[in-house]
This record gives sequence, structure tokens and C-alpha cells, in this order.
Amino acid sequence: MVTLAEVARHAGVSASTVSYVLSGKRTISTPTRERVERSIRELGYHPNAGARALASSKSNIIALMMPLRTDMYLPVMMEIAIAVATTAREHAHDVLLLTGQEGPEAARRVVGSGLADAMILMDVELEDQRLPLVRVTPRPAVLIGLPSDTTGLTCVDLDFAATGRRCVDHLAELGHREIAVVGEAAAVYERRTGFAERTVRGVRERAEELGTRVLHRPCDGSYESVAGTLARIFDERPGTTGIVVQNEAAIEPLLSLLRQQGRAVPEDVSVMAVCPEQVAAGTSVPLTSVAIPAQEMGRLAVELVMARADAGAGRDQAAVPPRIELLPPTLTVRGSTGPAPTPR
Amino acid sequence: MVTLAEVARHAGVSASTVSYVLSGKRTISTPTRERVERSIRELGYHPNAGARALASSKSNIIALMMPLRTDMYLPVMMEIAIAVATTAREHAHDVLLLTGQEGPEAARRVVGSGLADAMILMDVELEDQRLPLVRVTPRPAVLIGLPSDTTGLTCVDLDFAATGRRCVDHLAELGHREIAVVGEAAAVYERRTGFAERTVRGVRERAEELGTRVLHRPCDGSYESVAGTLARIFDERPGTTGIVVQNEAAIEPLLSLLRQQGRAVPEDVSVMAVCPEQVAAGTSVPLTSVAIPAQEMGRLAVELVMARADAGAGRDQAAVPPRIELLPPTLTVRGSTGPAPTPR
DNA sequence: GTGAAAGCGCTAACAT
DNA sequence: ATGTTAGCGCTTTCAC
Repeated sequence: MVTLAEVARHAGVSASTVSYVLSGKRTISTPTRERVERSIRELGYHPNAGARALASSKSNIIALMMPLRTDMYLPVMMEIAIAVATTAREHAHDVLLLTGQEGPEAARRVVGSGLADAMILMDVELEDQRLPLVRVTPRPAVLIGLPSDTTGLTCVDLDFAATGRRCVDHLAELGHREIAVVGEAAAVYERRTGFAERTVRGVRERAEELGTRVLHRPCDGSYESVAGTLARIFDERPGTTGIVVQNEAAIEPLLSLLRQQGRAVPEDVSVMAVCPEQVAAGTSVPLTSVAIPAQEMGRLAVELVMARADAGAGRDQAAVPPRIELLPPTLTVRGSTGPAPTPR
Repeated sequence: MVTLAEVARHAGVSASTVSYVLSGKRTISTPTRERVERSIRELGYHPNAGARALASSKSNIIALMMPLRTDMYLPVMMEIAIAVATTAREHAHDVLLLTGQEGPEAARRVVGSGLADAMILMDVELEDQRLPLVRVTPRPAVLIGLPSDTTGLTCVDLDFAATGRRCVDHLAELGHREIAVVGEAAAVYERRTGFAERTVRGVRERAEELGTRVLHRPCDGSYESVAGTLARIFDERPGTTGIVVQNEAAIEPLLSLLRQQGRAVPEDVSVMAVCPEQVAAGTSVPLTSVAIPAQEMGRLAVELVMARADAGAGRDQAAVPPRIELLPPTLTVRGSTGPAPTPR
């Protein structure tokens, strides 16, 4: 294994000079720098990560915790993870993947051991078990999702309340007066992250302002469940002409069922979804949708956590104030929504 | 920050004793051990990862590379990643997530710097760019997938050829004499991993033995594409009564289209898939399928890489011989396959 | 602009 | 069964 000392000898300089060439923390004369860089290349030198971490007390590793609790939609998680990894590399950091089964102690472990010097928490619950640790730890952390008490925390998420409002606006503009929300599984509402509620709250809020009627039904993604949900919707509210779906798994079954029932989309009923762009564009009927900006969330989380890490290095405590960053919803109109049918 | 030396002082022992209590590499008297363990708890000591890595030249980190090239089905990747992380923890290792955009150099970087002491490569191509490095590096590596030349490599994958054969067997037993394969996107066959070809080869092989006719069509997952593919299939082979799908995205559109065309499943046409269990069980018609054992693949990859790592520590070179581990296909019969209809 | 040297916290001989 | 000690390879004062 090639060491810094060997590079130094090969280049005829001291170890510290090599170190400074690498870090750029000191001005080096061009000839010296070039000599060192040449030696590095010729010897195939790679700085030892452990030694670096020990000497600098910085690991250049971000821990990404994804508990993967219930029925979280894996592709979105995955997209976020990819965006986090990509962005982290742009900041010369790597990503350590922590999954759920180790529990909140995983965070304590990686931070306590200095393995990671920052962390990003996904799949945040309203009363997340990891929050006490996050509030106490000196390492910067960013949550993807919104707990009920955000005091002192930095969070990133889609603005689901605004998303709900935006959906109602769109349907109302098209003349729809009775709309239904096909939501996430009941379990998601009961014990979880709050994002589903936030959407529904947004929907209700705007619907009230506009005098639109709303029926909300949780729904797990199975074909049977969607069939039952749909039946109940048209049973209770035969006049329903607009449907907002916030449940990736329910989308195809829903479209398929409407087709079978002879309800044309969007002529008889308008359907819109809160889901990743890719999903909305790939369905049997391309769906008008509000995107779940997985990439942006991942990227932003890293940028925020790095900003705090850099500041923390300068001043003693986090000089960057905590921050709640709610991404504004973006609605894309595709083929699945249209003017409300004129009642017979 | 609490150090080992502080723990030693607090427990009234030497540093090495604390170290040995931690590693278990030396027998410690029960009273001493208990005293040390108590001090560790009381002081809230966490061994410093960097110092450990430096002193022992082992980082206890496995790098997981997922290039995420083309249209790989993200949920499967994700499941594998989760299984890898979980299993790694059982071996006291953590997982570093490397994505594609850094290219093959990422492997060189993490291994060269000692950041990772083993690696698992996903999404392996037939002529994978990373293979030269893997063959040269002293660190143990395991591939998930099969390149064209496996000399000296340890690989894990589903036995796709056997999977193809198994599918034909199942349909043939039910009396089907003309079957179609709806495959992955053409791009997958052209520039990629070989798994899709292996399935088709298995299908052809067994079909030939049994005198079954086979029509194979690549297909990207879009609704239009599936519609076109299906039309061509029944156009060219009106007698087709069995369909094997190897393309998660194509499944729902396919079922939906068959329904629209008035072809009942499985009365008129039997459909079976090569896909994760979860997908097969959740479709509008539960699908007879061969599972993609994502979890097992992830777990096995870690077990194999750890076995090589442990052996490498003992002897000089890898004492554990390279190994190709092809998981046998498991077919689960659900509602979507049945006896071939008697020709009119 | 460059060097010398003191650690960073731990592991693993080498002692006893 | 336990203690002593020499590094592991790098960063970063301090000195010139």
C-alpha cells in the first residue's frame, strides 16, 4: 500500500507538503505541486480513509437512515437514495446505508463512533423515535418528512397541504363539484408520517372555500380494495366526477376498474394522482398529476446537511439556523382530467 | 469524546485489556470484563471507527455498487440493497452505497482508500467495465448477476435458464402447445446483463424438447407497447394459449388488455410471470410465477463475500475458491394458469 | 513556500 | 490473565 510518506520521498518533499497539495489548505508553488501530483499518479497513491478520519475527525460519510416501515413506495425511496448518493459525491462525501431493523440505536452507533459525520433520516414519523437523538447530537441532521414537533430541526418535504389545495383548484376550475380522494392504506394514516393527512387537510380546506364536496377513503393498493373503495364512493356520492389518488399501487387497478364499469376517463370522470412523474406518465391513461419530487428532496437534503456541516466546522454550534423546506407542488396536466360532464 | 484510554483508567486496567474485552480475542477474567463493561456503559463509550480502521486495516464496511443503468426494476434493486444491509449488520459490517454516475473508478477509490474492505456489484453487464478491477483487487468481491466470462469470479444470481425451462414445463403439463414470451425492452437484450437472454434460451431449449412452439417478443413496459406486442402475437400465432411475461411493467397492461379483448385468464389464455412474489400476488389476477428472490440474492452475496473476507484474513490469497451460485427457480401456482382450451 | 514533529484512538505484538 | 508499547497513515500546529 502506498502511503503519503512514500509519495513525499518520491517527490523529494515533506509529508506535510503532500498533505497540503491534497487539501489545498496552503499555497504551494506550482513546480512543487506538479512534482507531487506526478508522484501521486505514478505511485497510484490513495489517501487512507481511516487515517484521515482519525487525524481530522471527519469521515466524509453521510448516514442515510431508511426504516422502511410499512407500505412505503420503494421506488420513491430508491430515487431519493440515489439522489442523496449522487449529491453527496459532489461534496466529496460517501453514503452509508442504514435500514430499519437496527432501530434508532443505529444512529447513535454511527455518530458515536465517528463513522458518519452527518445524517439524513427518511420515512419520518410524527413522533419519530430518532428525534431525541437528533436533537442532542452535535452532528448535523436533516429529516425528509415532517414530524409533529419540528422545533430545532431541519426538514425537507413536499408541501402536501399545498398539493391537496392545488388538486382541488384544478378540478374546480374544470367544473367538478363533487370529488373523492382515494388515499393511502388506513395503516398509513394511523401510525405514520403525516404526509397523507396533510394532503387531505389541504384538499378539505380548499374544497370548503370553493364549496366543493369531498369524500375521502383510505385504500390499500390491492385490486379488491380498490374495487370496494370505488364502489362505496359511487354508492355514497353518485355525483362524483373527480378523483384524486394518493396511492401508487391503487392507480392501475382504479383505471382498469373504471374502464370495466364503462366510465370513460376523462369524459365521465376525471382522475388525478399525487405520485412520481414516471408513474403518472406510464399508466394506461397518462395521468394529470402532482409530482413527488424524489430527486429534489434527496438533493436538497444533502445540500442542507452539508451547509450545516461546513458551518459547524467554522463556528462552535450550528451557525446555520434550522429550517423547514417545503417544496411547492408542481401540477402537470395530462390526459386524465377534463371538464366535468354536464349533469343530465 | 470518550476514548478507550479513559475507559481503561476508569476501570483501572490497561488499554489493551479494554481492547481485548471489546474484540474477545483474548480470555479476560469475568470480574475484569464486567468492570470494563460497566465503565464502557457508564461513560457511554463508542470505539472510534477511524482509529480502528487505521490500526487494524479493516473498515468493516462493504461497498454496494449499483450502476442503475437502464430500465432495471427499482423495487428489486431496493430489496436486494435492504437484504445486503441487514445481512451485513449481522456480520458487524455497514454498507456504503455507490451509484453509477461515478463509474468504475468508484470501486477503485473505495478499495484503494481502504474505505471498504469488500464489495458487492449489482446490475452486472456481460462485459462489465468493473471486472478488470475486480479481478486484480485483493479485496473480496461478489457479483449479483452473471458476466460472460466468470473465470475467477464469485457470482450470485437466479438460474434464469432453469426458470425458462420451468415455465415451459408448467405450461406444457397443462396442455399448451403454443406459447409466447413477452420480454424486457429491446435495449435490455442489446446492451445488457444477459439474464433476459438466459430465460429465453431456457424456454427455447425445453420447448424444443417438448415440441412446443415459442414466439418471443421484447417489449418495453408502456401500455401502447404491450398492446402492440400482444396484437402481433395473436396475429402471427392465433393458436397461442400461454404467455410468459418477464417484464414487471408489462404485467398490468397485459392483463388489462386481455380483459378488454374478452380473453379470459386462465380459461382462454394462461399467463405466468417471472417477477417478485409481491408483484405476482398483487395483480388484478394473482399470477402463477417464478419468483425473483431478491432477498436471498442479497443475503447470499453478503455471506459469500464475508466468507472470502474471513478466509483472506487467515491465509494469504483467497482460500475460498470462486463460486457461481445460481439459485433454483421456485414456481408458485396462482390463479392465472390453467388447462389449455380445447381447440374448436 | 516548506519542514519537523506531535498527536488522533486504536490494535497487536511482545512482555511478564 | 494482564500490562507496555510501537506503530497504523494522516492532519496540523509550530517553526523557519
